[in-house]
Amino acid sequence: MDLAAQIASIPMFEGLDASQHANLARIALEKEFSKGEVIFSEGEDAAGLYAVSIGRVKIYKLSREGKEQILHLFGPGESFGEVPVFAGGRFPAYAEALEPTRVLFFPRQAFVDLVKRDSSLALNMLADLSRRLRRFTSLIEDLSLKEVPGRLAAHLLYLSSRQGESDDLVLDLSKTQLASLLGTIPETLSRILARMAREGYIELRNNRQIRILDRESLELLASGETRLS
Amino acid sequence: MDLAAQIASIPMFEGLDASQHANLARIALEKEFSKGEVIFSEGEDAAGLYAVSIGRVKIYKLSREGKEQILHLFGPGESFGEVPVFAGGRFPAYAEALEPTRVLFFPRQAFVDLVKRDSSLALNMLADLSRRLRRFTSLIEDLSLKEVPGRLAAHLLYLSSRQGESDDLVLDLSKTQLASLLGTIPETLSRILARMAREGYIELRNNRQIRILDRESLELLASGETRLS
DNA sequence: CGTGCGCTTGACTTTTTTCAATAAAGGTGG
DNA sequence: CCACCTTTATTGAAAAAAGTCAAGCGCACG
Repeated sequence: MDLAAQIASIPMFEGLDASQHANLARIALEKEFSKGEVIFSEGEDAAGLYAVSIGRVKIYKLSREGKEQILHLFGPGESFGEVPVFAGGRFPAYAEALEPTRVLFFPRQAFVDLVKRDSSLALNMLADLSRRLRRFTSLIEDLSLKEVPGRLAAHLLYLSSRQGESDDLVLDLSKTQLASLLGTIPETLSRILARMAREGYIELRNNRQIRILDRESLELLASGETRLS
Repeated sequence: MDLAAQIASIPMFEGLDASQHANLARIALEKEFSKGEVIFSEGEDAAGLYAVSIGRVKIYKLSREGKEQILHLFGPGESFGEVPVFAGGRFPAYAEALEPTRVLFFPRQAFVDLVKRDSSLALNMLADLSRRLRRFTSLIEDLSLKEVPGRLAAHLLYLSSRQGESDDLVLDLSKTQLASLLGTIPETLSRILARMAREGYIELRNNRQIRILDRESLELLASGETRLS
């Protein structure tokens, strides 16, 4: 697939005409990262924004002691690194490839110029950032208002909804990474999965596969109406 | 102050010309809320966005048991309720007046039309949402990577920076509200303030006034390099 | 085939919350 | 301006949740 075609397939760039796709293609650079490679670091000067072509990228924060909080996971068609492009300054977090990944890079000034000239692109970006704010709102809610079993239950149900409402889930992250996404540590996650299994809510099939046995109870947990004995 | 002048003084609308301010003034409605009054509720259909003229507004989430997490505090010149305007759907949180408050309300469709026609307004909005994402990033970081003493220390230093780097701080929130902002409960906040005072980091002058005695130690706490004995 | 990393589990500590009682503050109407 | 009453703040004791440390297992990958 050539650059312009790749660009046309990115949701953020929907509704632009071919010449604008061509303009974007002219300023875009392709970059490749291998698994575990850092794409940018917190505090780094932001030269532009990124869109995933192939692979997956995690955006995360690190505490001084090395504990990690995942903020986002982005896959093909999703963009990241917009914040400093529009707000100025530096990257507020780290970005790292979770697997071999190819991204498109759009230099800041050229991109801003394009947004200036194209109001539908601007509205796409506004919608994009708004959706991201909404997801952050719900992450903040989860972190401060729910305890880990509730967050985990919500995540399992989310996975199920993304996998066709199936009761057989496949984790797309290691348990360590999942713990980081849920704002906890692997030991705690492990214990809570074991408790959920003991209570008959789920069945641990193997490292990466979980079967939902009692969806209602998970929903009650996720909404905070119940707690895990 | 008339509507157009009020609108011209809102940072989000900087860089627009007088005719655009007039357009905005034409679609804007003034609304008043008394202290404690709810401006909108989570899940409500979003009819437009708001900007504070006078007063203060808190944006917050509620857990099922009634625990509150404050997401934002907005004062004069600041806007809120943008997310559903651009992302569609409903308000993701509650908004409530902290004091007698006057706001401007901009109906959704009319506002979007204006953004479409004016790329500098669009860029202002993009910068605004980006800054908000950055603040959320740091709230998430705090909630999941720091414990309460660190969050409190960071907040005290933030207050100090907002009050001219003075060591004499005036809380602009009740302790209950401050606890909600920090993602904890009043009892815990009270205990940690008492501990900080016992350790000589601060002096509790009265309900709303705190003096910083040991700024360095607070900075170490806030950055997670130290913990409170 | 071995080494390492990720996962699990146990025992323990720390942090935070819960519940309850009291004290202080703030606002209101007399 | 004061007395009253409601709301807010503090403190203690106990419980719960999560994190730390350490050991052991297993699977995966080189």
